[in-house]
Amino acid sequence: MNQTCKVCGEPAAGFHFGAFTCEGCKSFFGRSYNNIPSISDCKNNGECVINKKNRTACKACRLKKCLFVGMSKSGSRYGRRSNWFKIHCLIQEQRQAADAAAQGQHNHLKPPNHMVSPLGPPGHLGLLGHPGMYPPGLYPRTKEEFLMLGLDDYKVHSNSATSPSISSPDSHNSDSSIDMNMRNNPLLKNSNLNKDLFLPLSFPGIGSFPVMPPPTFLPPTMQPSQFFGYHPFYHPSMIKSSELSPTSSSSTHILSSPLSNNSTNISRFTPNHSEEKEIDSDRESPSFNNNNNNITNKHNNNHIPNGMKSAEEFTKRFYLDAVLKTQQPDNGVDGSTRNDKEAELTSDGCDDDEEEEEEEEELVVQMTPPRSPVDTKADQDNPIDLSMKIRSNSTMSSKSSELGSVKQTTDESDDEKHSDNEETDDHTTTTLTTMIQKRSHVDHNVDGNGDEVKQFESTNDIKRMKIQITTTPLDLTTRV
Amino acid sequence: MNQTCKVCGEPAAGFHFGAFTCEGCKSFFGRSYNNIPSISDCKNNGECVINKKNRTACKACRLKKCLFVGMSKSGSRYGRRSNWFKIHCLIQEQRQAADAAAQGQHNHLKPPNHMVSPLGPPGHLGLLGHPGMYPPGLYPRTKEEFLMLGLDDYKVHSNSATSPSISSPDSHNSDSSIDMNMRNNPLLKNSNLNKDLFLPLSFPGIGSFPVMPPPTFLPPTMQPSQFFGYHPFYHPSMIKSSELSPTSSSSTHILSSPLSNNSTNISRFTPNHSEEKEIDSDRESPSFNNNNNNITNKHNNNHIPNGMKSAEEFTKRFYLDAVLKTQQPDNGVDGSTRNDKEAELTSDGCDDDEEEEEEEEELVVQMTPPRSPVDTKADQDNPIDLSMKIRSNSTMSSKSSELGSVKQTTDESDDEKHSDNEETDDHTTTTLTTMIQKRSHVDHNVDGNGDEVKQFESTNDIKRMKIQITTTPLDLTTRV
DNA sequence: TAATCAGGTCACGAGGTCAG
DNA sequence: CTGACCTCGTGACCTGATTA
Ligand SMILES: [Zn+2]
Ligand SMILES: [Zn+2]
Ligand SMILES: [Zn+2]
Ligand SMILES: [Zn+2]
Repeated sequence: MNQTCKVCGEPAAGFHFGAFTCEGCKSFFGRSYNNIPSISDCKNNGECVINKKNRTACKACRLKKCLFVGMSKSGSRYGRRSNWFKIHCLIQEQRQAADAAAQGQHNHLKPPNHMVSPLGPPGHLGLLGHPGMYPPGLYPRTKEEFLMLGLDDYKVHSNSATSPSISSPDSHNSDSSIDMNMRNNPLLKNSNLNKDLFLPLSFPGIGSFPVMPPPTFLPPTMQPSQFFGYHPFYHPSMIKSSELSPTSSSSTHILSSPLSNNSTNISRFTPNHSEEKEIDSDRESPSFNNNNNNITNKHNNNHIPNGMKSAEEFTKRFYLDAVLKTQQPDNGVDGSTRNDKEAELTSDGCDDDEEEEEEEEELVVQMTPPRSPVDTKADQDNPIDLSMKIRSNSTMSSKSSELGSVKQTTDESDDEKHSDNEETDDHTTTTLTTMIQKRSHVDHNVDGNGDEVKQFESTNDIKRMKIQITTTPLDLTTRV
Repeated sequence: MNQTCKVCGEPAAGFHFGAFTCEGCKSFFGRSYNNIPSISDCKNNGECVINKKNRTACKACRLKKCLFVGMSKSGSRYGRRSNWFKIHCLIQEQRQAADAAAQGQHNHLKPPNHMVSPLGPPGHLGLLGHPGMYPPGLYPRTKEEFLMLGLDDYKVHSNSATSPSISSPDSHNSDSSIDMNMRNNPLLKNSNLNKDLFLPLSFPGIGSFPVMPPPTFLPPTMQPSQFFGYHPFYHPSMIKSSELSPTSSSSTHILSSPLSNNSTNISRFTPNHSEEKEIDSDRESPSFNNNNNNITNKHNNNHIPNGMKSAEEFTKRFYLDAVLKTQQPDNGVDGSTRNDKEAELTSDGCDDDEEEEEEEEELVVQMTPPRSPVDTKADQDNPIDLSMKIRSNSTMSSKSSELGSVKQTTDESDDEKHSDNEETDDHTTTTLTTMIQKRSHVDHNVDGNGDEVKQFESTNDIKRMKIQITTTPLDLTTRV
């Protein structure tokens, strides 16, 4: 999926610090977050619109927007993303598309519903924009924007559950105007979160329910706390957030519980680790909290319990399939195919190949079924899941400690601090431990050979290319 | 790569404010742009020729030329240039060289297209190209565009689109054609490589995926438009430009050469999402040299164990190598020069390289792939892409997807801001002001277009394309 | 093993400086 | 004013850790 940088609109390089961003905004946030004081005030009354071209013009506004879209040092997570996350993204896209389509026609129809959630997914969607407004071509930004973060979806769902849509609706994007003004707090304004997220299109199967788990189904993992990270408002820095709050209030009810909690409660959180904790505590009320650290997992489960079961059944794959179907006309039933695919997927691993596919082969995707809430483990399906990140440390003493220390070490004192404090926290959650270990090394096997072939990896991935150097290495440096 | 100042012809110090310029012209523009009114009118009716010697004689004409070659406060870009950009530059050089050689003979072939840049090294030209040529919004600016260019080469093969030539940097030249003609394109010529490159099929592993799929290879579904992403020319926005340009018809061939593209399109590009490719200038500062290497990294391997076989191989690096080879003596043509450069380059860096060369070590280079916009339609095709990022490096495919759309969006605001101030200033020179204004408009326009894009979105990589075709298996990989 | 991302590295260019 | 030089933020790419 393509995502656009929620801050500047450039194509996103990935999900960084809680939001889809480009490399530049990622680096900027990383550099700036720890040294906010160094940023000079906006000369334009804080109203600068941030886009690709002018993103370097006003640091204050760029940072503001980063926060606005939910970036947080504490919100990050490592590792590969779950398919759930991806699915959400897809769904969003669809919705957006649908909305867009619809809107063109019906603009008026739903206008209200969609709101951007200020909070919630704030980042995402809200920010992005909204699709609907514009005629197709016109639109300010693209789809991506709409895509939301995966998180959003989740969030949304949960929130609205039924509700409305997510997203986007309108917001225009940034560029243009608006958006960003934080002052105005678009967020607030837009506030509608609604999204229907889940059912953007109606899925055949899904429709009713479960497929996309209603908020309730959402992975347990989602914790309110998690959100915090994501959303700027919560962020301390965002002082203003308070301002926002009013809206937030409204939002809250919207949101289903977790979110609401977050939103409401959290006006801001401090960066410190405390965030996490605090949050946790807050948000969750005691009940959840078990986990500490991982914010994510943990309790989430708690929340979600029921659904999950069923939910599990409905695996991600399932959802995907449904989604796909919707997309594709051709395909008929899903089910059958799916199975096959799945088998493959799992197996495949490697190969991907796509070729084979000839017909409908399907690739299977493997997904871990959503876990029941209970589980703890958490998995991170959640988009939001911050998993490990040790930061929380919580758990694991051992590893965590290391990791945490290491990683974090640098930066920000803030975080670090948190950790320290947090450490104490650890107690609580045991779960983490498991995670850690894995790190085994991996690797190295082969290299030499090279051959492995994975052939292609899918290429997709390939970020890196190997090249043989036959001879002259090339110098790519410009200058020289 | 050496570049000459597009304004005065002196060796360029780098890419400043959207064009390769010397330190003097950089500083001049920086000082003058904000204070245009202060510049006195030309005493020579605005016809002064700007060169190294007389550049300080007429500020009005110097500034005019700066604007003409695409300089803009908003056109500047920060940070390191992508490898794609660099590659693109190399390719262009080759072509140029080739062209130069060839032209004498072949002029007739594509006469119109090629223009030589008066200034110097045409190469860049593209950049230079003078704006005049283009209708306002046309310029390609963004990185992506450049990337495309790079890609173009690849594409070129297959397609033919050509673009108009850009132009020469200098004003006067404008017409000439130069370019790069891709026709000549050494690369192509060399064909072997070319083919391979282009023809994905040919590659062993990759086969199916073309690195860059030649147009021909593209899935039926692919629409021309889709390609846009890859090549600037292809890009919708570009298209327009083509229209604009007389040459456009011929465009096809133009495309082939990256250069041409550049020249034409790019007057300057903004940093937008992709990168741009610039050419390097030569300045040498002591510092530079060293690094290059990075590129080479070792590790990267991890990911890519196998070998090149895979798509990976075909990475930017791959292309570069290919290019180099062509250049190299062995290959024939241009080579000689190249080698030198390369040697130098490499040497700096690391060292290691040199020796190794012999065999093949593999270097891995990471590059963010330019994206191409895919068509939406693609959707159909596409399976769903779940990948998060865009980057796909690997194959070209990735590129395809978004670029288009995204790319263009950009800007405005920057300009806007700048423009705002500036515009007001205008009084003095009307002409200048006009120029400035025009640009701004252009930008805007472009953006608008760009945004739409969605169509393209699809992103798919080649892989995906396949997949889609087959049916829909889903690809859960990130995209690269 | 593959995919992702926090962080780090350092190529680059905008700006500032100041002798000429 | 000019432009060689310096400083410093930016962002493309790399590295290693983490998760699926
Ligand atoms: Zn950004
Ligand atoms: Zn500002
Ligand atoms: Zn000059
Ligand atoms: Zn004059």
